[in-house]
Amino acid sequence: MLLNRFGNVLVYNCNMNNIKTLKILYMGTPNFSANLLEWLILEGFNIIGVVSKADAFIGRKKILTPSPVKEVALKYNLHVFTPIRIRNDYDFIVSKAPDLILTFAYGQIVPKAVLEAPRFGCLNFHGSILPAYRGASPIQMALINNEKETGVSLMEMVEAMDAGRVFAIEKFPLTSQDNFKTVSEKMVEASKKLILNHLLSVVNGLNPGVKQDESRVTYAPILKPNNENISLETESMATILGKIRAFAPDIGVNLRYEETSLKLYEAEVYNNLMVRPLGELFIDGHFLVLQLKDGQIKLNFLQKSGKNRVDARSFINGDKHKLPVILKTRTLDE
RNA sequence: CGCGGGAUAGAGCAGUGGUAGCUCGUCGGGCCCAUAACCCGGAGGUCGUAGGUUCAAAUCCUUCUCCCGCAA
Repeated sequence: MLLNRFGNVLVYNCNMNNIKTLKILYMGTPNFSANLLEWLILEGFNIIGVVSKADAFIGRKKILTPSPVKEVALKYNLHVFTPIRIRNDYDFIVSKAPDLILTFAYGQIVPKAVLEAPRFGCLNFHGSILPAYRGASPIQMALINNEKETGVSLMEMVEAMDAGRVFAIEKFPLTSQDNFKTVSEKMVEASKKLILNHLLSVVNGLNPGVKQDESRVTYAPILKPNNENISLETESMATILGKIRAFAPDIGVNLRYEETSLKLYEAEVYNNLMVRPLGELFIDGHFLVLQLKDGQIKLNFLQKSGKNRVDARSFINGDKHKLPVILKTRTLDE
């Protein structure tokens, strides 16, 4: 009798219909993870429960808001569990007795007891080409570093963060048009392909996976508000453009404009000239241009503190009398 | 009550007591090989809501609603 790596009898005639009978517990939190969950549900996978981050107080009014994944779970009347600290609080998962756990951007380290709960193990969809960018911000880091391609790694969950065996990687190219939102959506599509093409072979044990090359590991640390500030003095045009894309279209990156802050949401290379004072925002023809230390970028969408987001044309209409002006690096204590 | 900014024409803004403005867009006309170019002309606002002070309020006081930045 042949056993797979989980000690279960190998079932070579297992097919996708069998996979859909497995009791799957889904773990995830953000919007793009919710999209994958909904797809799984609509595809007919047997989702028996959902784990997500706890509701958070969002915005100025501190409205207690459920995560997008929780919202989808509730929409389909699935059982949802939102532990504050999953490290200590996981009875829900064990009691559900799942056959398989699928995780996509959950947001907490999963303890050993949970990893051992399902008989077919815990699989994670990680948004990078492992072993690159282990950690919390793989999508953003790939954009900030102007990677030519990224992807989703279907991997085994282990106690160490993102360190398990990799079963398959679905890659896709990154273009200068990509931002966090577009890449997130591509991550979802890549994950769907991994499920359709590789989940079967992973579950039935035919795909043993490969260990990650520890010598090539890089990390994508959790992002903090200070990461949304860009440094005119130290960061190159490529890095700044990458950062803008990593935080677009919803968050933006910050500079200081007079006594307030200015967010940049979309920009592109203008030229490689260094003929203006560093940080000068000026009008060239019909374009709004910012001088960086190694070139100039054309700003397309931006927002002053307290104001709505506007395109460059509207910004010029209102503020042309103030231009040119020197923008400064914004620091946290402001 | 976490801190702060804001609401004026379709858009972005100026205007702190005395007839409502600028840039852009839009509409009509002109010009040109051509233009997010230029010229001429027009339309479009009861200045977020409700009340108060005043001879007079976009402007000063108060109420409410909505929007946004920061911090969590």
